[in-house]
Amino acid sequence: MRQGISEELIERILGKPEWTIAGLEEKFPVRNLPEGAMVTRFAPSPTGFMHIGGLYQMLINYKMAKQSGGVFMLRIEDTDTKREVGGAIELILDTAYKFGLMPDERPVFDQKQDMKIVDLPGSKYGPYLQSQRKDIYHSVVAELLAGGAAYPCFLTQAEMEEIRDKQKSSGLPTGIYGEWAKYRDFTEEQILEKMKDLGDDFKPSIRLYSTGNPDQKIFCKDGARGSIGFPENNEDVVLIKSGDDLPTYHFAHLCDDHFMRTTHVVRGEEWLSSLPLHFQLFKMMGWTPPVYVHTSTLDKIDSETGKQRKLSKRHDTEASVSNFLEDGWPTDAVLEYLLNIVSSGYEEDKAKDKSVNLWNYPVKIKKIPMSGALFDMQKLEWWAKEYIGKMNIDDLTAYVIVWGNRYNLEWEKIIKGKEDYLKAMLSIERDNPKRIRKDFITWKQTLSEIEYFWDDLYILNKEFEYNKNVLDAFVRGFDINDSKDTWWNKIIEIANLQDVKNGDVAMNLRAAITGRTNTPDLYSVMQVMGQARVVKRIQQVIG
RNA sequence: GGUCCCAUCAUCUAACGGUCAGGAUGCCAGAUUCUCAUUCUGGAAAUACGGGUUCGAUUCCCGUUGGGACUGCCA
Repeated sequence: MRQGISEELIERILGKPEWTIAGLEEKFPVRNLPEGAMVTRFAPSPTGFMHIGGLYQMLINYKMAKQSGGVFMLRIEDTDTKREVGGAIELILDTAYKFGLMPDERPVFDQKQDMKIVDLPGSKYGPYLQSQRKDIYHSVVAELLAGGAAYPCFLTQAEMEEIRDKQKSSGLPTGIYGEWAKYRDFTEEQILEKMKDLGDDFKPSIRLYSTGNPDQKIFCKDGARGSIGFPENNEDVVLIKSGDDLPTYHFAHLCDDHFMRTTHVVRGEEWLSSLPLHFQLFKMMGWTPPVYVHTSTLDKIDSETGKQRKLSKRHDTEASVSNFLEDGWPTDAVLEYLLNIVSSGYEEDKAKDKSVNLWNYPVKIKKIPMSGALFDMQKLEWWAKEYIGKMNIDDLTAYVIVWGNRYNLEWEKIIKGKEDYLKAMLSIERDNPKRIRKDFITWKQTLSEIEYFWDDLYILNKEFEYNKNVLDAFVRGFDINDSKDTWWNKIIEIANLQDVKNGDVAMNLRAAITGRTNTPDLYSVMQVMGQARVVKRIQQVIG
């Protein structure tokens, strides 16, 4: 430990601290929750679109809180003002809403206050935006400064780059530690002098005065992986960034998850290597660390290298949640796919027991997979087909309409006043629960699957070689009121008379009325289309 | 380079140290009085490699190889 710096100097650097740590402890008391209740959080940075890996994190945290009778929070990690993207917070909230994973405690936009971001009423451990928590970070760091556990650092960007280059060329670990930490042991007088040189506007960064020894091992517990040994951290990591007064992730995590009383931190594997630092930080404060669980990544095969790698928020736009929404994937199906990755028994248990569903199936910490999973679109499609196949027709119709109105400009015009016709199209081959057709995957694809029913979207098939005699014979005898047997007998009769196969007659009719060679049951299709439309389309083909 | 994580069919995975290594998706074949989709039946398909420990190893240990993450005043 070094000698602490004086109150006056701290005040000059950071301003007067608003709280004492003891005061914060009182302000954010330990939560009064039943035994075993977990307090979890989803803590994204608002840097653009939501990505499928984020949704995965959100699901796990949501479930762990809910299944244990705990609290699920949303905390926005907006400490990197350079990378912040407008609208990102709205998007995060919107995603939570659409997927049914709304956090209990979260920021909201206050319409009465010009859309200012405030805490949701009842959310007592906020603010939930890190940019609004400066006073908390400053209050904690002030005590560290006073106790000598942290110090102001005047290293410039250029100096740090130089240090990194030197370290790299001599094969040393990079970072500011030991002898490289030039300001680590600056006395109060030296600091004062340096500040005088730099001018009063200059804000130094605040670094941890690390006492870790990398020759020693520190064992850190991960809820799923067990105990992991690391060399102790000796880097004087930045706690408060220079210039903008905001904390780094590590320091914000320490203060936030302590004072928000988070019990379980579930986060991506990319955080595993900072685990020893985080344990060190909690230990230094004398605080109990949360239970950490590091989830494996969601991967893809890189099209350039052919190798498996983490799905990237920056490069893989197909992994964007808004893409899934725009394409009309049923949100529950996406979640079921994700749940089955994190709780692998889900699919099997659900098949055996009908009462098992997405919302009541638990996530077990110890069973969270540790190896990276390839994101499998085909399996997702299967979940979607199953999901839509089990929906009742009214819900299905409603979902398709809602999606169409939101994402397909042409749609509203077409559907208006014809909801019953749409419902009839969607109803085809849905009456027998054991034989429900499963070719609907997304709302978008569902619409295109049944396009030919709409007169405006029907496309005459000019490639097909029609047998006009057959078509003519059919139209003459066609009666929409025929039973399926009568209808089929007429087709057989035509086939016999024209000396063609039954299937040929059917295929001629199919091509004529739908423009396609693959459709569901022809009788049902005709029943939905109605007498006039069927006749009109066939006559159009005959010419 | 350093630190750490991971390793069962193509994919997601199951298997108190004793199973013919199980399931699901995908794929292939057959059946289901018109195509497609369903549904049903069947099929091919895996413990990365090498050492230990043990009567016995997918399981425990070590090494190798492979893959991944981190190595930023980004989170």
